[in-house]
Parts: sequence; C-alpha cells; structure tokens
Amino acid sequence: MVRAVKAEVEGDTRERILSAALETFAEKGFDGSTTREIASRAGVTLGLLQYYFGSKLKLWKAAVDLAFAELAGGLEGLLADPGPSDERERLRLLIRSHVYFVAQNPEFARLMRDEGKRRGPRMRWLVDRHVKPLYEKLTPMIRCCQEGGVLLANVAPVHFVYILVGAVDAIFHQAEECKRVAGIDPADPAVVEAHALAVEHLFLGPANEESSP
Amino acid sequence: MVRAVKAEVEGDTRERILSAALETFAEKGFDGSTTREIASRAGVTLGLLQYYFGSKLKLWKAAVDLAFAELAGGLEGLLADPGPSDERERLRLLIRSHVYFVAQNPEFARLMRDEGKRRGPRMRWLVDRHVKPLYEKLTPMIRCCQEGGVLLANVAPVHFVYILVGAVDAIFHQAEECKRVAGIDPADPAVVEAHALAVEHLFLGPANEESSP
DNA sequence: GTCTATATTATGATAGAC
DNA sequence: GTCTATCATAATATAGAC
Repeated sequence: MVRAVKAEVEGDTRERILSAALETFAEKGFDGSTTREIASRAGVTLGLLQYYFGSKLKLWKAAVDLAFAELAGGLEGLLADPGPSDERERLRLLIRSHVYFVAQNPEFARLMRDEGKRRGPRMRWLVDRHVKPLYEKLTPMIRCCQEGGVLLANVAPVHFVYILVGAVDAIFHQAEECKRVAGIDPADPAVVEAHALAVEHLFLGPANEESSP
Repeated sequence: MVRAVKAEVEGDTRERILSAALETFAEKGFDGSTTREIASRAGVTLGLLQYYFGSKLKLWKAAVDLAFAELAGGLEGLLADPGPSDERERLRLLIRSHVYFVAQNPEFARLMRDEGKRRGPRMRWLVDRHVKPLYEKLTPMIRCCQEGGVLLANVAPVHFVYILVGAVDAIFHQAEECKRVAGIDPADPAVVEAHALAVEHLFLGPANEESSP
C-alpha cells in the first residue's frame, strides 16, 4: 500500500512539528519558545501549527507525551521485566540504561527540570500524567534494594530517586555549560561510558562487591 | 551616622528589586520573567527598575552576582580553608555544607540549571565569570580525593563534579514537583538532614570507613 | 492541508511630570 | 528617586483565501 510519496519521504508533517516542538521547548523552556520558531524549524507556517495542535499549550503537552514515549521504550521495559534476579544487578542495569538514555535524549531531562521547579498547571499535569506513575514503579525497586542491603536502609526512597536522577542527568542536562567549563562534550561516547561507570561504582561499588551496610 | 529612616527600616530599594529579581528569574527563567512582575514583587514601578538597572539583562546579571555572593559565604570558605587534613572528612564537610546551602537557596540551583542547558551569551557570561573559577577550585580537591583513594581514580574529575552537584541539588531544584510526587517537602529540616546523610553515605560510605578502591 | 494577513495582547524600554 | 503615561515590538491566536 503506497501512500503519498512526500509523506513517506519527509515524514508526517504533524510528526515534524512535534519533533521541532520537543527540541525547542527543551532548549528554551515553555516561555522562551515561540510558536513561530517551532513552525520555522519544522519548515511550516504558524497557521499550520495552529491547525494541527490548536494552541501552544496543547503542542507542549503533545511534545511531553512524545518525550515520555521515548523513555518508555527504554526504562520502563527494564522495570516491568524481571531481568536479573539479583537486586544489585538490576539496579546496575537501570543506572546504566538511564545514563545512556539521557545521553541520547538530553531534551527529556531539560523538559522535566524546567517544569518541575515551579508550581503551576503544567507541572501538575506533568506530574499527574507521567512522573507519579513512573515514581511509583521505581520506589518498590528501591525498597527492594534497601531490604537486600544494596542501598542504605533508613532513608526514604524519594532521596534515592532524586539522587540517582540528579547524578545521572546533570552533566547531560548542562552539556553546553560542561563543554565550556571542562572542555569535554558529554555526548562523546567515551564520556557517556565513563559517566555510567562512575555512577554505577558510586551506587554499587566494584562490580563483584558483596552487600555493604 | 544616621541615614534616612525609611532606607534603614525597609532596606535599600535597589536591594529589594535585586532580591525580587533573583526570586523571579530562578522561578521562571529569564524569558518567563517579566520586568513588570519583578517590579511589582519589589513594590516599585517599572520606571524605577529601569532607573536602577537600565535593562532586563543587566538586572539578571546583578541577580546572578548576588546568588554567587551568597554561595561564596558558604562553599568557597570551605575550599579556601585547609579544614580537616583528612581528604575524606573535607569532602564530607563539603557535601554536607552544599546540601544545606542548596536547601536554603534553591534559587541558586534553578538559575544555574536554566542557563547552563543552552548556548548563548548569558551562559557564556555565567560560565566565564562564575562557574569556571569555581570549577577550578573544586577539581584539585577531587584529584586529591582520588589520589587518597576516597574517590574512584580512573575517572575524570568533571564526572564527580556533575554527579555530586546533581545528586545534591535535584530534590531541592524540583521541590515543587517532589511535594506533589512524593508528598514530602524538601525544605523540611528533617528531609534536608536525611538528604545530606544519604549523599554523604553514597560518596563516602559509613562515617568511620577505610579507603575502598 | 497549507498559506497570508490581521486582531489582540503583553512586553521591554522611553519620556517626562513631580 | 519615584511615578504615570506612552511607544515600539513581538507573541499567540484567528480569519479566510487557495
């Protein structure tokens, strides 16, 4: 079944707008982004953007949904799957895969950070629709690691969530700053692997270590 | 020497504007903030804001300078001072003091994150004027910890900087999100202390541990 | 579906009175 | 120093042609 050639070669117009929106919102935030620039990046006009999405807010929501769909492909599979029976190895896999995900999708971290810092309808929508469900899949695993002696026991799981996420994503979130400050590019594969190793080692010690607390 | 009473009681107008600007820029970013709102929060009018600072950009720069002045009071003292001769204890003190600083000054993290994620004149100004000098004071200490066996040796210091900063500030940066997701307030003193303990333990293990790698 | 043109609002900056 | 206009621009959203 052959559809219109243009659509097959260039990709659906709606998808192009959405992708441009995700890029722009991540880079400049909701307020810093203009619908004009998004339309221009997607190679369409303002009117068309309105035709497809109706408003800037609706476009933003669609872009966030896209970002979480990309995450679902990676992280959530790991959480659902039983994977290695050993808690330590499951956590190691989770850390490693999240480092690689954020390295390749830094816009995910940028979107989340930008909205998570202030009260408001966008933050509430984001948390209720995406963050909380994810958080509730993550905490049982953390409790499991605590019971298994892999993570410090007498600390609420929420601390580990933010410590882990923060430790993993800061360098990729602030990639441009990092380039200027340290002269290295966090997108460089060697840097990504070094970061994965460093975070892994921090949380779990050497690969063959026994439980510690 | 007694100056105008109003100035003594209410604080300098310039300071009030600056403080309102820091608050607003941290909360909403540069683009999301309006000079009108800043003026309103400071209890003055737009014209007066222009009178004191000349432009939105100059006001932003002054606000960032203020944020780093607040940081200097805490962190930089620790870095200059020799403090405990043991690297492990110096790092522990650094972590702990930074957790408490960010907990009380989350706007610092918010300002930095917002600009550090994208190229542009503000990011360059911020890095050259404030971030790089700080980074260059921090790396020798990290190398020292690596040589002393406190931190993993074969990893570039830049990774530890971003891991540490990210692990410390994420929960405070996203305090509003955290409240809604986990139902706890990161500003709560008990939460701050728990976070300090968790990060400390992660980087350094139990308080009386020997070197590990 | 895609475009051009326009209405409406909000923003940063300025001018000038007090 | 502080205020009240006002200007010029830029943004979202809409209307309507093709």
